[in-house]
Amino acid sequence: MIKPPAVRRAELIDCAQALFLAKGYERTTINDVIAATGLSKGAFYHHFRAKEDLLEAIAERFARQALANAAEAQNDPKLGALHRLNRLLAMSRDWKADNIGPLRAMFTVLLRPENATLYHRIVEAVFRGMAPTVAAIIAEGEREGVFSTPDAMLAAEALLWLGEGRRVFIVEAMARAETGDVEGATQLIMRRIRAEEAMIDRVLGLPAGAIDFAGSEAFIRTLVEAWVAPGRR
Amino acid sequence: MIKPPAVRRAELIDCAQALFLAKGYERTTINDVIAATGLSKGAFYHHFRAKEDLLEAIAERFARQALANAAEAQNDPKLGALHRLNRLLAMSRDWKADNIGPLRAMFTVLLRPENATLYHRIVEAVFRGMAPTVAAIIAEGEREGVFSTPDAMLAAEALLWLGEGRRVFIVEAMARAETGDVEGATQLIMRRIRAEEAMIDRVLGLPAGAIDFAGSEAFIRTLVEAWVAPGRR
DNA sequence: CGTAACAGACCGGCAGTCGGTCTATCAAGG
DNA sequence: CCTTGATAGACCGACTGCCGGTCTGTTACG
Repeated sequence: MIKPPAVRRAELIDCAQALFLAKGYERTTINDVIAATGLSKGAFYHHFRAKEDLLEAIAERFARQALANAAEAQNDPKLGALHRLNRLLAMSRDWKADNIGPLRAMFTVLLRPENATLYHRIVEAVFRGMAPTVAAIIAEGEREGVFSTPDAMLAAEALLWLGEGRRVFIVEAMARAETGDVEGATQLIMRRIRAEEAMIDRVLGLPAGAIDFAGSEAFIRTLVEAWVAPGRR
Repeated sequence: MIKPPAVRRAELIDCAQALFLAKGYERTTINDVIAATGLSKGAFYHHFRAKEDLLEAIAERFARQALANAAEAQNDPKLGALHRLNRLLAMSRDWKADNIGPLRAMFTVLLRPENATLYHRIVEAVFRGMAPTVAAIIAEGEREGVFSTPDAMLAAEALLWLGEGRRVFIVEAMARAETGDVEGATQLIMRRIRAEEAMIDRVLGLPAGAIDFAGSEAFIRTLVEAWVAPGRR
């Protein structure tokens, strides 16, 4: 019955995350969580000081995963900054493609209004973790003379924020895709992403087309198809 | 005792806002609100369907004020788009200067972690209201051949988002100002705003220096001084 | 006299507490 | 090497105070 604290903590976080996503943070009770784990109230409050600690823990875990993912792109400092930045974007893109199923489940739920709190926590945690990494790449690019920005940190924030602002489009595109209009959805996303790329090119002082968020149009189309038909694989 | 619904509603919203800012949304109870207004539970639930409605109402009111402010800058379509955009920014700036006292009180409280929910609601509501207005100006600028952006709406979002991202800097600058380093705080903010201006210039395809967020450095310094010495006037 | 504004007792349910139990670990004594 | 006793910390679950929301009135206005 008794397990080491780290394991129990992870169990509780897992269960809580599933429940928060299913029912929303506010509407999930501690009793739900402990019922799902089979633990007692006392056990829960032995590992967490309050319900809110669960939010913190979940957000932190997300940020760690995102950061670990990003760190791999950082690990080869021989590459140029532009190459590394594009590689970072490519990795994030490929990761999305590989995890499209869980991501879909997660986001359709996370974007519901009742999960705004959880969502913002996660976004903020990821932001805090990623911004310095991206800013470092940009700053190095400036040292290389490849990038030229008014302010590296600001540019990094802008780049990250685009992903955040994109979610409104994704929602609309997916709604369209689900009516069968895969092509329309793909075009909607492509137009948005191309605009984002152009904006970042300008912000970083790059020639048009240097930044590659999207990969190919075919890739995006595949993503949309995978999203809309999750059972298929 | 009995008052017209609009008045009572406003009273309740006023009280709730004050309490939310003082104690945070979660920690303010309906009983607190009705105690402050001298009304009963029944009266409250006669005017609002739920506690959450108060958040909605407060955010909406903020957004309306911001929008009303912005609309004035719109009302002269004879002016060029760049002029109108700069005027919009100038108005927002002057409004801040005129209301520095209440704004200070509001923001020092709104940025505390326990008010994240309220804060995000307000930001979102203002965003939704302002983005189309700004986008319209930008789109017109493109028609005039003055601006050139990958996407007007995206550019508008970027412009608005900068204000949101700025808050971290404001917090740091104000902390510095309160230690007596008004000059350092001013410089911190100026550097950030100049960088923002440069970014927007690039995003809108303008020559450097076309956009004017800050006004003069002296103006910013005055703002910082007014912030740090709120009693003075 | 009907309708809308208001009153306030009441309810179910929630987060968090508290006294207590159980178990793993380990040290000292046999 | 085994037993025993003690300590820490993992775990238990009844309990409490309070909060959001409801419901049955009561009052004032048109």
